[in-house]
Amino acid sequence: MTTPDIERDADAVRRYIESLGLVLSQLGMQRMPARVFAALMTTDSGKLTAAELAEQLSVSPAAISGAVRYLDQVGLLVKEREPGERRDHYRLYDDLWYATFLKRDRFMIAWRDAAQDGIGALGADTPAGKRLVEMRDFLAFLIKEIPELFDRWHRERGPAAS
Amino acid sequence: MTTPDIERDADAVRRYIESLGLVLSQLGMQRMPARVFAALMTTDSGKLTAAELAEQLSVSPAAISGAVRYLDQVGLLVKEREPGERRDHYRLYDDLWYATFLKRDRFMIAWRDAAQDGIGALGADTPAGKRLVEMRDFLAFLIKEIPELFDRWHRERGPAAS
DNA sequence: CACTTATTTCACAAAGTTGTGAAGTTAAGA
DNA sequence: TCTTAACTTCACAACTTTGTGAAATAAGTG
Repeated sequence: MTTPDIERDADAVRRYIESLGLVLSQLGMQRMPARVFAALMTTDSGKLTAAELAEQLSVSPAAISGAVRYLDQVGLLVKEREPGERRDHYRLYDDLWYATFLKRDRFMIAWRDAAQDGIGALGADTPAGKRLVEMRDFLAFLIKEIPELFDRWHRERGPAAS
Repeated sequence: MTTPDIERDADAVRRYIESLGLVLSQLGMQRMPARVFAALMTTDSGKLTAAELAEQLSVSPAAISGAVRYLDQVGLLVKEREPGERRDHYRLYDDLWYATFLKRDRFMIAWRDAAQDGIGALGADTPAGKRLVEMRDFLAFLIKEIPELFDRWHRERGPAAS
């Protein structure tokens, strides 16, 4: 068992997990990963086992297996096992937000490359081609700016944080 | 009929529309809106009628109707009709990227508010609460920075653009 | 005002997702 | 090596989403 959470209204927390999960799934994250993420966010220790997640979310272990695999791939979560333990603990990345951005980055690169392909197919001198050039340039701009944005966040947040 | 596109390899263009549509749907846009968006992007005039879209994408007018309603709500497209015309023309917004960002903004505000709710439910002084405070602050930071990022884009892109 | 053409809405069918139970696999402990 | 507990995989069922055809609505024209 993990360290218990500080005393709290269990029912209110459960409702909150669902509402956060809902918002995240509206943002494009799949439902189950969103709920797992929400459950981990609201746990004091920041880590839970598959069994704990399954119980808290009232789903089968199979569903947890799929969700954590996704969150792991996307880089939002790590799988940990203490030596001599049989169960994995799933933990949110400490520097959560960096991971989120790395993921966005991958998508944007795919999008920019798709724009580039279109310029090849249509010719940069046609009206449609020019529109694609603008799309590509904007995406390239974002890909360049996002790391700087992240630096600014770390600076602005200052020494107060971990 | 709309002004015809500059001579091009029709088949290559059609394949490209599908590939761009695929990338966008992987980015979270629904399939049909993604394909309509791609078709408009690759058209010289930047506008098409519902019938033209239906033909080019090989789908029924009903599907177009749903897709353009979505794109309109999201602010990616305008519906236009010339005086004395019977058919609508759907046109991409000139300042496409601004629209995209406005939409993201809405989602981020929802996310930040969800974080705020969680702080209320868990208490800002618990470990879980602190994690939510960080999430809220980061989102607030983004919501503040994004308009500035957009200004920077317009400046950097300079006088070369429309 | 009637006719014609374009668009939207609706109920339904097809397709795709998502979660389940059960079987299979891996690894710890004796 | 054998036993047992945890995790993963797979086929399937429930559910959602998405696009279709047909009917209804709206708009232009004679």
